Amino acid sequence: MSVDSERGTTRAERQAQTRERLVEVARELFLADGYAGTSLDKVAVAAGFSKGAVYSNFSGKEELCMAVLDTIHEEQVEGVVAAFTADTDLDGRIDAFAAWVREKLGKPRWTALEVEFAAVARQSPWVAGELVKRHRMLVAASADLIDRVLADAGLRLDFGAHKAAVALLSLGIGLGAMRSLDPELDVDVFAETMRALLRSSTSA
Amino acid sequence: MSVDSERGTTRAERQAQTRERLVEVARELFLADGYAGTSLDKVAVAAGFSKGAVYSNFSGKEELCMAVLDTIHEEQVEGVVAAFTADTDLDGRIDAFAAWVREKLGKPRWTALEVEFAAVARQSPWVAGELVKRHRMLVAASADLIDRVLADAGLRLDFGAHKAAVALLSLGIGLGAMRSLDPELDVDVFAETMRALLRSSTSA
DNA sequence: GTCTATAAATCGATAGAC
DNA sequence: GTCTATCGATTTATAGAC
Repeated sequence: MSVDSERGTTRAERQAQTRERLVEVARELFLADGYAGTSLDKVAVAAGFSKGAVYSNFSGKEELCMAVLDTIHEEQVEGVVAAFTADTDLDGRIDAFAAWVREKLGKPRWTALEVEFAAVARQSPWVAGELVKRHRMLVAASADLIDRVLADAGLRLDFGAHKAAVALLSLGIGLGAMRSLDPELDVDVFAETMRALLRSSTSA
Repeated sequence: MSVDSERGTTRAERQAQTRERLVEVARELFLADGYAGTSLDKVAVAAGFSKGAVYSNFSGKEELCMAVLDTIHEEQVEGVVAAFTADTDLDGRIDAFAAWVREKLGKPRWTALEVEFAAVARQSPWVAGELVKRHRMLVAASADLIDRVLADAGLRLDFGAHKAAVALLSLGIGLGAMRSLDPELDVDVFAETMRALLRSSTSA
């Protein structure tokens, strides 16, 4: 039995920690400086490793960024679900969701990274395929949630929940991208638009 | 009098033609391959010049891309104004605008370039400042137009025209960015969202 | 698995000839 | 003003030591 396993940390576990740490640091740097503005060397050094460690855990920059986006997407879904399953009525849930969006768009950078990485996809079929998969997953999850929440409230959406999901996700992405450029941009537009959308397109 | 002026083309005119041609070609390449995916050498050669000609007419890659975006923004404003000043009623004008958006988002790439360039802005104060100027101009122009068109129809928007402009521009940008990734994305979402927005938020 | 050293390629930008 | 040639800097990715 090795020293590692006596300590309770196997080699595989230590590598998993390295990978996790790299993703964590990469996330901060990608969000702060963008995809093109972040070199793998910066990531490695900031994480306390060298570039070799990056290439031992990821096939390259693209896969690292995809791993970063996965952690973000996971949190997004968790946050949205949490807001929409709050134990109140529909209005309360919408309030909770609006507050969550407001916070996310406040110091965003997520959408900025997402759309910059989408530009990379144009010259990388692998990135393109993986990103499309994830976006469709996000839209589907949002649509499901919208359906369930409105059904709970006894309402029905005039146009499909899928379209509503696309509209809200697009609005969030566009708003976040503009906001990352212009900090004075009014973020409350999202909540107001969403309310207007629901008001005009739901029926009992 | 030089040969040039006898031909009716002065040196300044020929340089203006070079500049125009460079912007034209750069626009195609930036839209097709993105900002990072397009080198100045490619642009120069595709336009029938060498890199030196690029640097004789622009301070660098950033200024060239800004010139490209200016031609696009100009066309955007023209198109939107044309749709909204069509000689019909409000519904007809909305139809015309929806059709215009549908066409623009059909083979988009504009929003993709815009948001990718916004990522560049994070490390270039000049780009950041110029882009913010232009976006505020676009929002202001849109808001003015919305105000005038609704006033024509005898309607009033519940939340300000400025917010409506931000919402529609953001939605278009986000939708275009997602669409440039996923060609199957349903673009009609824009028109439907806009109609829903107007329906719920206007009063006489 | 991680590090050091280096390869290999790209690209923005500049200098000097014409 | 444009072209040719080149510099200089960056960065992804790899090879080999430990």
